[in-house]
Amino acid sequence: VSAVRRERQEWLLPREGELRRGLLAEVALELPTWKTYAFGVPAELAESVRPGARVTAPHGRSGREVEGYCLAVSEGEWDQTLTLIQSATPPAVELSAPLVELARWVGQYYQCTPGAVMSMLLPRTLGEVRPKRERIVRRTEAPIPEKASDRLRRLLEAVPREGVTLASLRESGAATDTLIRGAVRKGLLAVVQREVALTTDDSGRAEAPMSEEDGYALTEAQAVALQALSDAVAGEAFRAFLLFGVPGSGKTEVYVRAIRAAIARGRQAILLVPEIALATQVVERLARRFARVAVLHGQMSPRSRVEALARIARGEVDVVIGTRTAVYAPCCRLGLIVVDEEQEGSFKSLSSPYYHARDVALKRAQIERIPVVLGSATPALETWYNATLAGRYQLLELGTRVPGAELPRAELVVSDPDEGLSEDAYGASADSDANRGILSTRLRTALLATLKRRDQAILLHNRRGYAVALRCDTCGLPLRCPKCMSLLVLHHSDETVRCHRCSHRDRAPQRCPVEGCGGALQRGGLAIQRLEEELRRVAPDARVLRLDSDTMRTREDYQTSLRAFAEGAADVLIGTQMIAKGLDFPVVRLVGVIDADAPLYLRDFRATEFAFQLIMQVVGRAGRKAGESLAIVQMRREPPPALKAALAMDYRQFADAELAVRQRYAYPPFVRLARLVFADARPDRAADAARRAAETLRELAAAINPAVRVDPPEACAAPRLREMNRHQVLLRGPRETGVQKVLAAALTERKLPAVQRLTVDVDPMDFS
DNA sequence: AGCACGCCGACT
DNA sequence: GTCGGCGTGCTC
Repeated sequence: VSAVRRERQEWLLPREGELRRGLLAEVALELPTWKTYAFGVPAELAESVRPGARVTAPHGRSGREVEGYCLAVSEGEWDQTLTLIQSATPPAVELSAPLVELARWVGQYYQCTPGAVMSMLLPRTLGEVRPKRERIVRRTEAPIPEKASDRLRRLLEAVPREGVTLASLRESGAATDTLIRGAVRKGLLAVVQREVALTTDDSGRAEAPMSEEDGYALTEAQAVALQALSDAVAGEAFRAFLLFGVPGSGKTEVYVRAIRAAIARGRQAILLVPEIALATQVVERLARRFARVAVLHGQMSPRSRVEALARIARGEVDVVIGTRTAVYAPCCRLGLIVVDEEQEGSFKSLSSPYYHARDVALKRAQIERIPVVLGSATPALETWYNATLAGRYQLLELGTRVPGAELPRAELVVSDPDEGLSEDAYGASADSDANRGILSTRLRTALLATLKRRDQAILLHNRRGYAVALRCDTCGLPLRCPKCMSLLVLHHSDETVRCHRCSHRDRAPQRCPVEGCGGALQRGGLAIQRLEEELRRVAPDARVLRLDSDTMRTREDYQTSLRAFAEGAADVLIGTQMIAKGLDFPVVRLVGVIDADAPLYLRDFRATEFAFQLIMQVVGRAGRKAGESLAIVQMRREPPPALKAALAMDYRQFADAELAVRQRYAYPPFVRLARLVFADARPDRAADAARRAAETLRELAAAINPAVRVDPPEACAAPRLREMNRHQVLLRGPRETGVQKVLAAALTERKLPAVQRLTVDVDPMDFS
């Protein structure tokens, strides 16, 4: 500590008002602070301290060494105490000026700490990637001994003068490990380690491979859209487009050719896809249409990530296809960004910074002065508003489906299986009335008719909440409450089973408690199980394939199951939302959606939108190939007008109705929301903090921007996070930056009461 | 985050 | 009197 003090003395101003000159680094420290800090750059580190470099510096009274990232370096003067950066590692990939600007924007817009933005952009693991090493085997000066065995002689002759990699020598079959080791011991061979260059330029081949898709002539609407995008690419200015078209209208083809236009001008493109796209062949099929592609996603190993990023940064890649993180791809000459299925929730980050990749893409396009295309059949209402009423984006519409694909006929059935039933009949096999099962009479009839014609059907059950049951593999019985015999529900968060009827609660058992059974317990969705059972009763001969997140562990599971169904391995595919997205199904003649209005029972202002999107997606699945098909949408209650529009597959009608609702109740896109969650294990702390925070925020809002409103604090649903109590405060303000200004005043100046965990989510999507 | 300061009640 | 709990504030 005294050494640090002494060093500080040297940097203190000798006299009042005197200035010092030198290199200054702006540093984002990995601390929960909303500020960046300035440090001096010692001459010997001047090379390493670049934007994106990881640095350490003494910080705080104790002079403790803390880690952080360099954001910017400047030559400057200072008139205050300054400490020096202690150590620095240059960035694994260079952080370009536009990306630094984007990082600053993300920090300000999403109100997270600069350290959090930088560790998302350049995760620590990237710096830990060591270059690959390979071992080279070379002949020594020693001559081949007279008495060398045939095998040894052959090995020595097989090793060329310039050496060969150990791996290829092994592969060639010329030698075993023992033989090589022996030769090394005798001094006949030498093995040296060499660093492999991180990547190799595999290209020169800028020509994209032609595929059969390239032969297709575009429809009139596709051609018009493509022309607009090509012009924008040539214009080299910021433009935003919404490419709006029903499933099957050929959006992908427009993206591909717009990206080609960018490549033809020597530019790179980023194509963002939702997470679910990685589970299907969509990405592979897309990637095959370009010569130099990199795929980026969250589950990559640090090494392959660095390699891909390095190739992108060097301009050896023309197209980056990836999930939300790919919006930060270090492209050196970016010319176009495409966000496919922009309404998808997976573009919203689940951890700080809680950014939305679509919105970051728009900002990046603005910074880089390039066009950005959002594509969707059911745009997020925010996007639709921007493309129509607000006039911020240009709307490009692909009206009809490409020839040969027709929309299915859609019918609404209102049927509530639980109506009039007591709760304890819920799990029992009560099927007395015609409409008492999960399947309405109408859906049941249609299903049987479909099966009779030997056609395939899909049934989608919109599982409500997270209720999950446990069932014994051996005896097949579900776990029941020992006190009241109703079904027990598994709570993943704390591994307990709870009875929602009598509040009995216990640790989740590992084995079946039934006397003399002790079988393994299987987890499964309650709703899907009920549906499966009912199908067995209604159509005992039908081959049923179940697809939900409980049965599908990996991407491969998902793909093989879908392929099997496509090849006719089952008659009925049942599952959750999972099956609404992704792959094209071949000839499916009947689609049934059960509990299509389930989201409406959650308290979330986007509920109608989610329900609409689900219905549109799943109904769209049915009619992709020529021929008659039917969609039956089952709801519990008479739907609101906006949802009725889903039956007609009429997005505009939905948008008009829903926008009116959003405006009336002051919800996005008419306001900007920010959600603060105060979490604390100590009793009353979270509630207390939320109440005091709401007061403080209200005072700040009154001073800064009276248009910003602070909702009264609310307790959050089931405390899942390590049994912490959670309370939220919701801010709503004008679409401009009012909300962020109030938040910044509160956070930067630390005006909010301390809790164990505070999360700040601007434009929240999740309210649980 | 970590560390210091300052304010309170409980004790050798 | 002083030790230690906890709440608050600051770090270039």
